[in-house]
Amino acid sequence: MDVTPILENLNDAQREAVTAPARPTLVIAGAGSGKTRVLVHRAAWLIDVEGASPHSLLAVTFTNKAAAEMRTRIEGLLNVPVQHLWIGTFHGLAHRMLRRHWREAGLPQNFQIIDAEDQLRLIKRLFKNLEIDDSRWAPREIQWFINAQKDEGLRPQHLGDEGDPNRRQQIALYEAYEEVCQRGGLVDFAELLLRAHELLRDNAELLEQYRRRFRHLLVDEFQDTNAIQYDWLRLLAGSDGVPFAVGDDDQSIYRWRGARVEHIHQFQKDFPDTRVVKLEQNYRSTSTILNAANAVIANNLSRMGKNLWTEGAEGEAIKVYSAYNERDEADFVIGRLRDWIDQGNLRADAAILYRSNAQSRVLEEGLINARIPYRVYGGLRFFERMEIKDALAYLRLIAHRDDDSAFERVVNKPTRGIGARTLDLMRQYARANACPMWRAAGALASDDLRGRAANAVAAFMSLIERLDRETTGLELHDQVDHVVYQSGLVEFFRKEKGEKGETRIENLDELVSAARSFTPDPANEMSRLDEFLSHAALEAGEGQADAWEDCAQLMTMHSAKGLEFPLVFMCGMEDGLFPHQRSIADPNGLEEERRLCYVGITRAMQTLYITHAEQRRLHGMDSFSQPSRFIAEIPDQHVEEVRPRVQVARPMAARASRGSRSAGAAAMAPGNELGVRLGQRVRHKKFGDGVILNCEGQGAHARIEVNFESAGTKWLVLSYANLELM
DNA sequence: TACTATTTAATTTTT
DNA sequence: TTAAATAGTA
Repeated sequence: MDVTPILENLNDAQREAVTAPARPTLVIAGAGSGKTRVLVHRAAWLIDVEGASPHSLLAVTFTNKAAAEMRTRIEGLLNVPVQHLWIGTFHGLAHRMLRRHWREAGLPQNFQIIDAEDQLRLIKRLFKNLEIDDSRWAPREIQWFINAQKDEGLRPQHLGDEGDPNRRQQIALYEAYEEVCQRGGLVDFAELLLRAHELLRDNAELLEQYRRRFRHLLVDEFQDTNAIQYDWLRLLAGSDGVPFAVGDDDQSIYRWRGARVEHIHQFQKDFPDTRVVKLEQNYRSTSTILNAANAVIANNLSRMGKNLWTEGAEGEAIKVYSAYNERDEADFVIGRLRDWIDQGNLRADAAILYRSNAQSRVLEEGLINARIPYRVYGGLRFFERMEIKDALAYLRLIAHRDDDSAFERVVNKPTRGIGARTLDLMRQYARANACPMWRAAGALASDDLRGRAANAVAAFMSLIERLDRETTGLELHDQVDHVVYQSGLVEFFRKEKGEKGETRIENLDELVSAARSFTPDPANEMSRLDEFLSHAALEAGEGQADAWEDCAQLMTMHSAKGLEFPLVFMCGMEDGLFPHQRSIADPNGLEEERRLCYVGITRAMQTLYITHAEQRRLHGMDSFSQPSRFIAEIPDQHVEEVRPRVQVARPMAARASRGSRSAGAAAMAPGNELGVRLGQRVRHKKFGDGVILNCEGQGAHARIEVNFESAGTKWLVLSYANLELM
């Protein structure tokens, strides 16, 4: 066996990981150290060299994109067909198991997957049914609560109210929610994982069967696993399975979503003879960028410890720009982006990163003015669009009459005279008889309702029945086409004014095309329609279809994870924004923000700009802020302060505002002839005596932070404060 | 039922 | 500021 293609171009650490003996292995892979590479080559090694059957492999990722990439790359490396390899997302694989063993899992054969929006609607409906005061109980909070419990593997019966009436209510709602889902055959994302876990846990035979089959478990982004995902893996591994997990504790940025880095440590406890391999050589960034990232992340206490290095060049210094406000910041970024483009570089090689989505606005305005094409990541994806979800709801109802979620969505869309009153009656009936809405509608239409309402309900029901009849036996895309047009949806959106309706109809046609090009899995027993619906729920699709123009890339630092760009701008680097105000007080939260910063820095390959604004319009109010503490954590030698091109240099201003480093030193207050110094004692008419802690800004905008003996710490605008020097 | 006024809150997101 | 959600009105 010639192992060259599998091992060539791997460094020592990578090779060690790829060829590791068949026992539990944990690969700590720094940013840009080739982790996907290791995973893919490991799979190839196992199959080609160790002689493992492709059948015995299970590779799991978090995103569809990562799964697709892994599949393609493994296929590229191997000569064996890998079509039936179990490569997929946690949710995708869990779903696969549940479809196979729906009976054991206690689900109806044609259970439907609901996404986060469906889930929220369902909870809101629940609130109405149970007459919950939603001024005291936000549906979102309950949704959060339910998902958090499921992520931890907890069912309502596992939860105690601890004498807290609030909690009791939450648990009661969780329970009611579960009932509704079970009745309608609905499964949310967290439920997919939880059910799949329980399926294995409670079926010894099944578990044994899967354990025997999947000897090798390859796990990507291991630091992002939540409790239930980890437990599922552990179950599957048993005592003989060989888990091979790749992750980076420094890039764990989803704790708020249930991810637990601690699993990296837990792994070593659960699998005592684990071999740990660290990948520390980075192939992406200049040493300047890498050293900066290392220095920042070194401030975190809870780490496994890892130091990235590169053989690459030192590269240019990281440019830090202190903008006057967010407009100035955008202008600066766009100016430098313009230069980049004018030098013949690809726009798509430049990324503008920010902490929160709202920040994209100013940047977008600037880009539009400068006529630079751009693409914003995040936002609505194809299968999440209203019209698409409407169409899917019709299809769902056709496939599964009990699906209340779908029923409620389309029962009066297009409007057919089924108003809130009628709907309320139906809900009441459904609740009283613990039956699906569909049955309630049938019962009411024939008995209690009269006149218009009864007719309307009957018409809706016969429409669904008719669509079902007319589309049985049709090809999937004809089925979709028929439903889209005959349901009245197209007609309905045609009436919508403006271009909106037009776009929606185009999207509906796009849905038909998607159905046409949908390739079902031949081994799948589901109906084509059910399979398509599951696919739509699990893969929401791309944001923009026409993503191929050369565009500057705008995204949050979260969504930048896993990507790399020659030129990166990190914007809005201010305390309060990044680290975000909501995380700043909590040490764990702050460490996660720092990891996010680490992720951001390590996206850059050659050039990194960091910008912050002294003044920023936030929630309609102008607020002042200090540069992010993370900026000060970058060693001086890697940083170059950038000054505005036209403006006269301002002495010491930026330095003074660079955080802790300069805090002790005496510094000139910017633009102030009085020569205010840090540490200087001052007197204020109202606040009394105090000491200057910090200063920033210039001219009329110069501000200082004063710690008053009696009034506490305050930021004051120098030109208004009328301070008396002591 | 549809449009308009008012209120409220304001990270990060994949499945 | 602004977006979304709700309440109120025609």
